[in-house]
Amino acid sequence: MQLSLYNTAARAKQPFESLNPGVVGLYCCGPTVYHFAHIGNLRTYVFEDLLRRALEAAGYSVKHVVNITDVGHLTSDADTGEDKMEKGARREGRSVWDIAEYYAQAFFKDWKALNLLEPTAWPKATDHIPEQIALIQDLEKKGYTYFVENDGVYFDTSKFPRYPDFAKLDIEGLQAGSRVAMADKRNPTDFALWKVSPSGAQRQMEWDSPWGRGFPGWHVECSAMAMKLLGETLDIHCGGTDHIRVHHTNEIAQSECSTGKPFARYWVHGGWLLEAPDDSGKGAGKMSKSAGEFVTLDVLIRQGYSAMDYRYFCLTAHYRNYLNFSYQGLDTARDSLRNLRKRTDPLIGKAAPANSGRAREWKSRFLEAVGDDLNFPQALGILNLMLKDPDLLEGERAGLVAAFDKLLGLGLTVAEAPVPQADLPEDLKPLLAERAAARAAKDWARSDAIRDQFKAAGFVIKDNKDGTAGWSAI
RNA sequence: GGCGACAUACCCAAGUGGUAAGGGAGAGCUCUGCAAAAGCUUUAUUCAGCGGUUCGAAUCCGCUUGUCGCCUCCA
Repeated sequence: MQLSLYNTAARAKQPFESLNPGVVGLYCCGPTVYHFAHIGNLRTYVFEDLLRRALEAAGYSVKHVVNITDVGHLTSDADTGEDKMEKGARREGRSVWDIAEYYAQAFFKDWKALNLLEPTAWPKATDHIPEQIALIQDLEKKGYTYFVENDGVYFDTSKFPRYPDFAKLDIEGLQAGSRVAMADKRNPTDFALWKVSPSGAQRQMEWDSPWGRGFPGWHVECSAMAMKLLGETLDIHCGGTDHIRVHHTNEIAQSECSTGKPFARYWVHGGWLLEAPDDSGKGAGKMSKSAGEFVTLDVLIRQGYSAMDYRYFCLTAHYRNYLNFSYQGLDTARDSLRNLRKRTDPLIGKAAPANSGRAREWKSRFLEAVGDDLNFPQALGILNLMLKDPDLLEGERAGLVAAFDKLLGLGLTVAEAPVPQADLPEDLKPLLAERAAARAAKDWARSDAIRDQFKAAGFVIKDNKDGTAGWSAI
């Protein structure tokens, strides 16, 4: 299968080839565990899971790394703003370590519920302080840093002429906008590599370093951990589009100035989940964790949706496009998945080799869509058409569903736990037999009256072919 | 102020130069005592608007309008 990916670095779709044959190093920026992940965060992890599955389908062995950022970062590059971990700890009256552990566990639970494949490694920032210090020292030795007294070590972006290229930054424009906090930085785009704890202020997380007790800057962890686990040049680095401008630009600067080698060969970024506009068409906007109000997977589950409903919802839009979240949209996804399962559930366990020319044709159409920069919306369309193709044998159809689901990850080859049938109130139970008798006697008035009675109690009667009646809650 | 993205049917959404996938919802038909379920059929001469390039444009170019994002932590 041929795989092309949109590479942000080139602003173009490019055929994917790994640096080393058969193996792919994939680094995905993970969560900062100071709060629950919201469904917008999760959309990106779903996209990365689809990428990983596509790579595996293309025959690669994938080394997949997702970091856990458990160090608090300030909310700006200057000394202003609050540390998010410490803020979370204060909010909940617990230690930052407890906070990190609690939200990391919550994150893993969402990960599993969404059927995301387990990464090869989940490195934590706090477990890699020495690696981060070593990287900063290397940059210092090579002359890319400067120290600001009582503040910290900064990366001097003016020493890296290619700095603006990746994000196509307009440095002049940044200065003109004058919305960049300068503090004691030499250039507006300079960023902290190590922050020295302010004298007198006791932080819950701090470490000794050659520059004094403090904590690492908020971009250096990804470079340090990615290069440690995947080598100096990654095949693919992923994240949300918001990371392009600052985080990934800074990662490139510090990594490439240290190694002299390209940091990542393909940069693949997922689009935003937006909150749908209201009825007037206004009010759409990014779902933002730091803004406070957000929807989590748990919130959806409590409202009766499944994690797979949300996964399907993500599958219906291309990963690079904005996706508007609305409950109406989620309802559509749920209904679609339900209808899909009605057709695939009877095929479970019946998979046979899909070797006919017809079957191979469907498979290649499906893989072609996936290989074309992960066009899963189109792949879903192909699945639907395949299920309606009268020229396929049942076993072949089942085999194709199984093959497609390896990419989709919707769990179509596993029977869902049956929905528990709503318990009928005791007083209604005898009426079922009475209605069966009425129907046998063609007493339709009585039969319908009983149905109305059920309806009033909140149940819908469904007549089966064999004369018995089933029911479900309204 | 600077940079950028998007605009396709009632809704969601593919398609990026060769004559509009797919899904949801709705409608009709079949089946059924009636329902439900299921099956079948059906729903854009048209892609925000206006110009241009071309034999040919939803796709390329220009302008206009609208929505959104980034420029500050953020998936």
